Amino acid sequence: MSPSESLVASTLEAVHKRERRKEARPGELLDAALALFVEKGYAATRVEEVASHAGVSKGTLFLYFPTKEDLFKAVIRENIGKLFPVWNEEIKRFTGSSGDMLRYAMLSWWHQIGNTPASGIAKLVISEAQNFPDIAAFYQDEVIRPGNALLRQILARGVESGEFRSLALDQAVFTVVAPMMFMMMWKHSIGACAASADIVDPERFIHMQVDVLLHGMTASNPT
Amino acid sequence: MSPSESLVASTLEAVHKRERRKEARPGELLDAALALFVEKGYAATRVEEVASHAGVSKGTLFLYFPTKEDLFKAVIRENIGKLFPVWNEEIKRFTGSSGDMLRYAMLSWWHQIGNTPASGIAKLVISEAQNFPDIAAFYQDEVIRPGNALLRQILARGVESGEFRSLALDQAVFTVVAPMMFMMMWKHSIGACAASADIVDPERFIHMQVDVLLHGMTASNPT
DNA sequence: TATATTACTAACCAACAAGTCATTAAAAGA
DNA sequence: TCTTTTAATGACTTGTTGGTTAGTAATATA
Repeated sequence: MSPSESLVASTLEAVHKRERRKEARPGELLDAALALFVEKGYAATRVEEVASHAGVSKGTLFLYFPTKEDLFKAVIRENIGKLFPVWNEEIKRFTGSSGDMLRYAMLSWWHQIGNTPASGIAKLVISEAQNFPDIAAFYQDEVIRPGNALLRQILARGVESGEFRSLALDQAVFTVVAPMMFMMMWKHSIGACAASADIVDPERFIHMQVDVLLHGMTASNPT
Repeated sequence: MSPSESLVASTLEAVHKRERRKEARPGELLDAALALFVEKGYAATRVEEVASHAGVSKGTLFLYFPTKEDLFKAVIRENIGKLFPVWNEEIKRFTGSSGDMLRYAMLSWWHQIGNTPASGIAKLVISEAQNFPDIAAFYQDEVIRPGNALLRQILARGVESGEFRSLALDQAVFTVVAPMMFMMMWKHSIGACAASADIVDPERFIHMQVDVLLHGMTASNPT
């Protein structure tokens, strides 16, 4: 029994060299935590699992994060989009049509959020909102409201220029947001275990989405 | 101490009459479980809590459901929509335009699913899909595919009649589904703790959604 | 090489929660 | 009224997990 144990140990964890890397630990722990929280949910992931995924012992985790809840909140805070300023700049400089602008924004969102691990944050926040109301509020303040404001600007620009018709902007914003949220949810839940027949190609979906958003599904719109 | 205890007991749980209601228990337990699972998530809700919400002791719960996981699956199975046959009948009889049909379907969905406790099932399944792959598959088979098929019929009808332009139906279906999913997610997560400024009025949102879906946002569509 | 510092570990603990079971009492039948 | 049946209970067991800490070893410094 003793030999077999040591065999397993040496096989699985290689040489098991103990390293001291104070700087790198927090980041690695946050990455591991993000992946696991997104995959299994907050309550269902064990801190020891997070630690071992980060190549560290459980004790070490508590050296950097006083409690599991603190780890969770740190994960959210760390992965929250700080790129709204950049986007705001971009749309200010944008010279094309508002339709192109909308398409650009949605595709840009997909490449910089939807298609990265950060997209898991949305599912995480939604799953855990009721258990962590302050996190929900934080997310609302830091991403939902800025995101809505950004889209609102794009739509308002289109309305002002006469390219879009007059819209109830509060509602219309959600009309644009909904499909993006949907894609993130899908990707990190059902999509992860969907049959090959039911996969959704994100890029194509966005193009179709923008197309419908702009022109509708009706064959020839009567004026 | 003894007197105060009995006082508390009698105050909190009234007379605490022990009742025998074999028929009613499972349903009451499933209702309580649905509410709590949706609110707090599977892992974070204690079976004892479910039991007490159903006015019953923990032991009794295990009398009807052998394990917590069985309870969970029973909740999903119980609340999964069995009304697709009805809807299928309705759309077969429907005589109006395909646009009206789409609007009718979406509003009907809202009144019979979105606005009921059953809407929590979607959030629940999405949150827990990775932990219960068979539940995800079950949900996919029992609601997603039938739902998609239904919408596909509506869209195909419109295309065939010439009311809608030619559409990539696989993608278009998700364009219709996404906002409905979004509303359910919103309602049971961020929406539950959102500031009054950020509330979404579902009925108005659906009307706007259908309007955009049909006619797009562009001011005057060039033919 | 010897010493001091501290990142890191693993064994440990207390709390908690899923699931069990001997006991209790509400009905039904005699 | 007495007996039988069984729905319901709650104290108990057992396994798990967040969090602690005494000790270990990697690095810096002399």
